[in-house]
Parts: sequence; structure tokens; C-alpha cells
Amino acid sequence: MPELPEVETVRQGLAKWVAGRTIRTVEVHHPRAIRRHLPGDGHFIAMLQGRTVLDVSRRGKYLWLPLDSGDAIVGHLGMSGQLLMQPATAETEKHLRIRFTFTDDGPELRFVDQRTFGGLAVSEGGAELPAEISHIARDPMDPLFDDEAFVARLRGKHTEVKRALLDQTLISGVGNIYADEALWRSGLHGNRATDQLTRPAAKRLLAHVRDVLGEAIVAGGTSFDALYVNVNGESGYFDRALNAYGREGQPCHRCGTAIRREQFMNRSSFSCPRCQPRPRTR
DNA sequence: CGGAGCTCCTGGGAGC
DNA sequence: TGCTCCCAGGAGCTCC
Repeated sequence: MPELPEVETVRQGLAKWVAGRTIRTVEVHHPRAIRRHLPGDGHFIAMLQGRTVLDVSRRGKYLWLPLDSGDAIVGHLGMSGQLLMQPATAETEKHLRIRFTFTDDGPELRFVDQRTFGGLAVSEGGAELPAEISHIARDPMDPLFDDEAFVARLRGKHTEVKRALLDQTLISGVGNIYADEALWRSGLHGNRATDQLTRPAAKRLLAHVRDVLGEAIVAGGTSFDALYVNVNGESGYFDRALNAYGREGQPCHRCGTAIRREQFMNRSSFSCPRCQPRPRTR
């Protein structure tokens, strides 16, 4: 699910609730939740019990929690993962995968994930930047993101612009919703060829990506249902500000034309037929 | 090698 | 009520 704004919302909540706390116990309730941790659940648990969480960091859609050991808990929410702070007395969620308790007996941290596409792992020595996510590009909210290099790489690709926006090794953090929103703002159809974008057009696209991500962070992310919530189970409200995604048949906020829905990469894409004309050739 | 398609899961909702 | 089909905010793997 969660794209950069939703993950950032979770990061902010987690940092507030778990930074400085020491893990007492770890329970793994489903093996798929730690499938990226190859040594298995016994090792996962042993690496974490007694460790203090220093902070919560994020790159793109990945989170990591640096520990006082120099290791880190690295995680991805996948399509349906949630990190929730819960009192120990709260009922166990149906899809609870991992539970952390802390030595202060305060709220627990629970990883809940219906579809099990998400997961956590311990990254040895990964406190600074886990090796597991070194293949991921910086995200556009990162102060060290290189705009010029992005524009050059984007224009050097032989692919379609939406596919490129979803390529986490080119630019991280953008998913299906915010790709459609940035393309709508840019007046570009997702099937446009990246190597035919002018430099100014590519720079405008990046600016729109950054703007829409920033606005969504302020709104606490986009929530269509209870699957996408912050660490306290609360929904964001950026869905009210969407211009394209999920608006099939509704009037374009710029020109009034009905928003269309098309299949692309086996998923839905939403765009304005008038503001975002389909390219002649693919 | 870069690019494109398939696959891993569960459950909600629509349609019959 | 109950079945079947379609859909979902992702990304790693594998093929060409």
C-alpha cells in the first residue's frame, strides 16, 4: 500500500512512541513476516531482545529502526502491513504477525499484515543504512536527492513514464496513487516515452511528484479504508485532495472531462483524457 | 544489461 | 445465503 506519505506518517508516529525504549520480548506469529530474515525466527528474536531502539528512519517506502547494537530492524509494509502501538490489554488482531513488548511495560508494537507481502528483518550493522535497501534510490523528500541526476537517468531510459515513476531504483517512494496524481498535475499520460520528455518537462514532473508527496504527508497520507492507518489506527485525509486516482467517471478538476480508467502493468491507472492525451505510439 | 511479466497472499465487494 | 470473479497504496524474481 502504503506509499511514501503513509510510511512517513507511520515513521513519525513510531519515532514518538518507541525511540529510547528497550525491547523486552519478541513474538513471531507468522513465518512469512520474517522471510527476509534468513537465519529464522529464533535468531530474529535473539538479536532484538534487550536492545534499545534509537530512532526510526525511512527511505522511500522502507522503514528501519536503528538499535543500540548497531543493527537495525528493517521493514516494508507491502500492500497491507500496519505498525500499531497498542496497550497490552488490547485484543490480538486477526492478522497479528509480530509483537514487541518493552521493558517499561508501556504500549506494545504490533506488526499486523493481512496479505503478508510486508515483513521485518534484522539488518546486521544496518543502523546507518541497511544493506537490504541499498539498491533503492533516494526518495525525492531526501535532502540529498539529486534532481539533475534523476532527470538525466529518466530521460535516458527506454520505457514509459509511469513505469519509471514506479521504479524504486530510479526514484523511491512513489506508488500507484501518487504516480497518477503527479502525472495528472503534469498533464502527462503514463504511457508517454521517457526518452521523449524534454528536460523542462522532466523537471516539472519531478516538482509535481515532490509537491504531491509533501502535501500528502501534511494530510497524514491517503486512507480509503481501515487498512491504511497511522500507529494509533487513525486515517489520513489526503483522499479528499485526489485529482485522478479512484475518480473514474468524475469530472476532471481542471477541465471537467470525465476521468478515465485504464489497465497498465496489471493495475488501474486514472487520468484525464483531455489534459493527459494518450501518446500516438507506445 | 535493461525491460516487462508473473507471482507471492487475504479478504471485501459486486454480480449472479 | 452462497458461490465466483475481480480488485487492492508492492516489489522480488525470472525470463527475454
